[in-house]
Amino acid sequence: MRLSKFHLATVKEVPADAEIASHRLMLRAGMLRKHAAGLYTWSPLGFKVLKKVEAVVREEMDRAGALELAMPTIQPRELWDETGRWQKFGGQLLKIKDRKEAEYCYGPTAEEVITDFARSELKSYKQLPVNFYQITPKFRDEIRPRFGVMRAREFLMKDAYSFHVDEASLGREYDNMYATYARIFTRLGLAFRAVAADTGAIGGSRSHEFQVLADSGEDAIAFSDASDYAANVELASALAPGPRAAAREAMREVPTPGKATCADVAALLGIDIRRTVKSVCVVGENGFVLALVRGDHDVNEVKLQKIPGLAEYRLANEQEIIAALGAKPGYLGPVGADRKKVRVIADREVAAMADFVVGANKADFHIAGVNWGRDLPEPDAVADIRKAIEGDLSPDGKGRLKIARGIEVGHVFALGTKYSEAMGATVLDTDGKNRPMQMGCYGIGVSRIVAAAIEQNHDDAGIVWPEPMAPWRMAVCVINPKNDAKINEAASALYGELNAAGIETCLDDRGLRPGAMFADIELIGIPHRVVVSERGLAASTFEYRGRRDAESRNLTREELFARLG
RNA sequence: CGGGGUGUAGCUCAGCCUGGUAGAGCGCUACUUUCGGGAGGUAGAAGUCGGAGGUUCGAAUCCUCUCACCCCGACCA
Repeated sequence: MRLSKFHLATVKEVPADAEIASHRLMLRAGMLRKHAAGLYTWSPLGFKVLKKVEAVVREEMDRAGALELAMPTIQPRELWDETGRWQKFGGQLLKIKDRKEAEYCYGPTAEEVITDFARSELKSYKQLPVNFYQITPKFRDEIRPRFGVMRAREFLMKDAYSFHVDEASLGREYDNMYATYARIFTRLGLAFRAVAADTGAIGGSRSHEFQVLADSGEDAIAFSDASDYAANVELASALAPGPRAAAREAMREVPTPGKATCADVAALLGIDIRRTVKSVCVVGENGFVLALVRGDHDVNEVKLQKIPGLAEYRLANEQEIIAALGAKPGYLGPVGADRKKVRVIADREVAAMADFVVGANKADFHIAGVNWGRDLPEPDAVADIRKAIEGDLSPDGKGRLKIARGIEVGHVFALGTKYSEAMGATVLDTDGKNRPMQMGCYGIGVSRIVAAAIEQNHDDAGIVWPEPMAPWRMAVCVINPKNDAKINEAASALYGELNAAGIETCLDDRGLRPGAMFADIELIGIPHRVVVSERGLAASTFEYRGRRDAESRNLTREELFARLG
């Protein structure tokens, strides 16, 4: 591509609210143009990159044996009613009506449609296993779109759905997809980690996320420093605590005026915060619940939701708290609570504590030396309800947990029969019996990968593309093309030869001043650059510089081609 | 949905408090001098000041309503 014929639209200034590097750089490089919250046009430059990512995903999916198809982006309500997700999916589902007032949604995912397709196409175990995929726009009406295409409302996603006669077959395809994803992200040149994940709204039994590691990531992931254990913090557990120690202290009330946090109370009493207990009040389906975690821990909402009766809990408001416990937040605790009205759920760590400190349910007082069984009844339930933190013992007993941040770019789920049962997608097995197909689903956020790659690969000058997704691998820059036809010819010739050699190259023949030209080429992240000028021409060398190099070097034509291999 | 903020030229913003009929930088057009790290000069095009209503002799500016966008929170592949 000759850049004089290309729509390269770099800009110097960018809105102050573009907060993260990828969003800022995509705007500066002119890859994106926003029309409304979470809705973007990909410019020719941005689209080129998006297509590169898409191509890698497609190649690897095809290689893995999946079959590409295309489903409609607009989906009828009837299918979503069959699985109950018309209601359950919530506000993220964009609902629309046609002229006849019939209801549809813009597809945020396609389990319903593919299952509808599968139940009419697949009748026999002999047609299985099969894995269908598509790479199409999806729409989720995000509560808060942000960070450019990182969390857009319309985005490009590869979604794949596999069908199996039994769980063993599903397990094999799950492993196949897991390996395929690892290959895709490796090929794209990204530093990533596969982590065990919560199955969330999609449902299912087994699930892994593929996280691109980046400090700006919205997800926290926990991994062991001594084993391959890795999980989203939503799911990550610490090793279960040992048995409870014996009580040694007497229970006593202590004044703690104005000390409403565990950290303040611990400091006042001169004790380790790990001897305090934090009380969190929520309201579940069956009423008021007091959830207890150690003072230095936080409640994990996802884990708490898994407790029976708390699937749709919310935080209690102050009136409800005062009605249930008789005190305001900051001085709450389980001691003396009316257990008919208040269900006490203790984190495993809390259940294993002795001689601990809790709020007294009385303003400005706490109770120290508290012990389960002696001073209050045992918890109504004990479960792992806390967030794992850095330094926790890994649940496999090997090493300690570290916490890193990541950007979720892929997710694999073993769905089981959740959708096939709801929608009656069955096949005849070898015994001639109808049985619901086992399903897996496998998503990759194609547009998000572009942003994630920039988060991981940029510097002060701009984007530093991994080669597989760069819009061009090489840029040939011409200095003062107007002054000297020979320079122009030499540059054109080199440009033609590089492309002929399979090295995708752009020619910067826009006639810009060198400074502006170099700044643009660096901003848009081209991995390799050659400058053609009077100087080099005289010496029969080309001035080469890699995007990450500090300085240029003069190479002969042979050296240059050898380097790009 | 709760709290906060912003809408003025293609872009980034100033002007608003204290009302007098709109500015800067970048970009764009023409000419010119430049020409190896975002050049300089000259001339120029370009804005119903998000929308509606109100107050006023007069509204970008004050008031009311409304729409859009952004931030924090709750929520989320």
